Amino acid sequence: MERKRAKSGEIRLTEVAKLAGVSPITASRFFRNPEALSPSKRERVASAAKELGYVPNLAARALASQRTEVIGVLIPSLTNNVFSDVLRGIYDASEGSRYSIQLANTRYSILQEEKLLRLFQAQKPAGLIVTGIDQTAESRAVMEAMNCPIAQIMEIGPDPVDMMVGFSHHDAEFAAVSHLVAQGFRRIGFVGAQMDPRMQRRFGGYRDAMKAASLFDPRLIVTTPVPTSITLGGTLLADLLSKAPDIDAVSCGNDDLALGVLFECQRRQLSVPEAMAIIGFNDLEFMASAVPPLTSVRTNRYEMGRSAVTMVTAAIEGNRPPEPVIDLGFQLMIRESSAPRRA
Amino acid sequence: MERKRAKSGEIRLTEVAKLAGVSPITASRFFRNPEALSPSKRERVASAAKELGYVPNLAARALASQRTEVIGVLIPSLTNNVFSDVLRGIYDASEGSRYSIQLANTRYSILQEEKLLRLFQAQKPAGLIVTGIDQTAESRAVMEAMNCPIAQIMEIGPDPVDMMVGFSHHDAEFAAVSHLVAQGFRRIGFVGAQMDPRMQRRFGGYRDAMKAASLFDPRLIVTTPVPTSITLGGTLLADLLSKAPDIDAVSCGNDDLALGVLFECQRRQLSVPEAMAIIGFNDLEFMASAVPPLTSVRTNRYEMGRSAVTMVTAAIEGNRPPEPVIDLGFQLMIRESSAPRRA
DNA sequence: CTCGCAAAAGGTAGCGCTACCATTTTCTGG
DNA sequence: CCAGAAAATGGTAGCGCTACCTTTTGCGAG
Repeated sequence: MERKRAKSGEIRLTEVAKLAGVSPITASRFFRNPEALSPSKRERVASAAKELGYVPNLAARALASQRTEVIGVLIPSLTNNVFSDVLRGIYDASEGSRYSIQLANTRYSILQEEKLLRLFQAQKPAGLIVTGIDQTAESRAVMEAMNCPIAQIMEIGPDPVDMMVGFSHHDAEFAAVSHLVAQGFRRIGFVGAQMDPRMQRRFGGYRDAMKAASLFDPRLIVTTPVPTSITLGGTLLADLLSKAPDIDAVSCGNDDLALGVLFECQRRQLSVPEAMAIIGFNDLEFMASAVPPLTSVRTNRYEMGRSAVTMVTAAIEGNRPPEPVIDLGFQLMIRESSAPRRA
Repeated sequence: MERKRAKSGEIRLTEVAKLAGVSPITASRFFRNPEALSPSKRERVASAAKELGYVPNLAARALASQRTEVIGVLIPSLTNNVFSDVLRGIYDASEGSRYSIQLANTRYSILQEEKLLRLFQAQKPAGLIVTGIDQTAESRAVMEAMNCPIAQIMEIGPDPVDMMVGFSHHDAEFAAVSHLVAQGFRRIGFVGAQMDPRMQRRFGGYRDAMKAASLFDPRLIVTTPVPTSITLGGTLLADLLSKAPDIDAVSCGNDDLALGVLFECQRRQLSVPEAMAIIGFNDLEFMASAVPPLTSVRTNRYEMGRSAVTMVTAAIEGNRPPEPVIDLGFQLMIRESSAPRRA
């Protein structure tokens, strides 16, 4: 009795090849590039595989070919609606391709991100999608060592690791606040939570717009590192009103906060927009159906996820997009909550 | 010059072993079960690995050991907040373990689910988490053939494939509607969207509660297969009011619809709860901060994800939980929107 | 001082697939 | 009809790791 480890019991490529009457390598080609076979053999291998219920062993394939068909994705939150839209774009795009997605959650920590990047290294992903442009030097080093196409999403900025698809949070918020100014509002508050890099750049947009209109006043600002929520929007408005009771508008760092602000206004019988204008950021679905409908900045989150996958897969296959940085822009969705102030 | 394929250039286990002055198999053991080594060798291998920056090749490991450390997860939606909470639980629990998560989106299609299950087969996952209990016969066959621990989540029911963690949607909705009845409401409408199996079972709970109180009337019901949204809640309330203008309460199949219903009531100047009581399902965060705060049924979504991973990983390691079916129950969160009807 | 046993370490042989090259077959045009 | 090129197919040798078994080492008992 010879020493042997237990076979897995699964059908192997060799068995398919034998049944089809071809060599294993020909059968292998069938699964990777069917056009390379003559029609008759293609047919034979196909039916043999079907008959035996052959399922390729991905681990063996990855080992032999020295590559995988996995795209790693790092996002900072699974809870935030913003990222679920991005994820949907990513998963939708991946379904049309041969690649599968490996997702990990950094929880807004660049150190966690670094750790996860190193974990991904062991998987030798074919491509990588990371959120934002604020990786640690160590993370950047790991990414560069990974030697695969990488897309940074959600933002655009100088010095991409490889490719980028996003928009300028600064400019979007600048446009939002400028709109409020144009509508006649003067004491425009800002509420922000989480204060991750994107929120901070949005805050920068607010600050610059206010300064440009000579309306900037630090008392108009309330921020907190606490994770964002609708309830928090109410709390922050309460804080803001106690610091600056004379505000006539609030620019909210995101839509959750904006909805919380609206609810707080309702609780205080402050009519929107007569007593208080509100503007949000991202244009989540509820903004349009709130009463009154809330103005927001629409961002192309789904498209961002989709494009990232498309760019990365194209690059893997050698067709790098001509332009490595794509700005998807934004769109100001003007609704009743920022209707012009009556004199 | 001998024929040879290009080496990957990565550090291999053999090199670590050589530097540490041990055999490859000893180095291998170090990474899987460090306690099996004598302290001195353990030390030597650790420092050699560190010095060389060794990253294990997971594909080779999976091939040689005939198993992976991947848990496959199938969920029907990435957009729905309900699933993002479940996912958060899943990812949080997986981080404490050696297992990684492979996520796929069925888009509420049991055929897509079947296809994805077959895809997962090729990965030989160590465990599997699937949503709901309504898989096709074919899907069940694939699951049984996969020969790994499987947890069905979100619901409980008879005949688990393996393990289950969830709660009874029927009983939860039954409790919600019974609460409205007890508060004195009589013409209680139901609005439902998506109408996936869980929504249908909730509808069953509504129907049974209404029948038990002799209040059932098919004109009180509006449902649609359209995916759920906040905006849709408003539309469905409008439909419902046109069919049954005398309703005094609405039980909403989920919280998104409930918020849409609240907004529609605000638009129509119907005061809540005086003119219209509202109850939702899931207790998403905004329910408590809405004006008025909205009654809902709290479900333990995060815990569901967590438990599923815990049960599956325990089972992989041979410690099956004593009870294969866990009912996480629900909790009626009574708020102002269902305050008792004044006579 | 030796034996016996457990713990630690090592040797060998694959896991199932594909890269690389060699060979055979088919196609093309003169 | 044949040379030469192109397309199709096959043989061999790993990819980097671990299962399985054997051998060595350590250590206390007799």
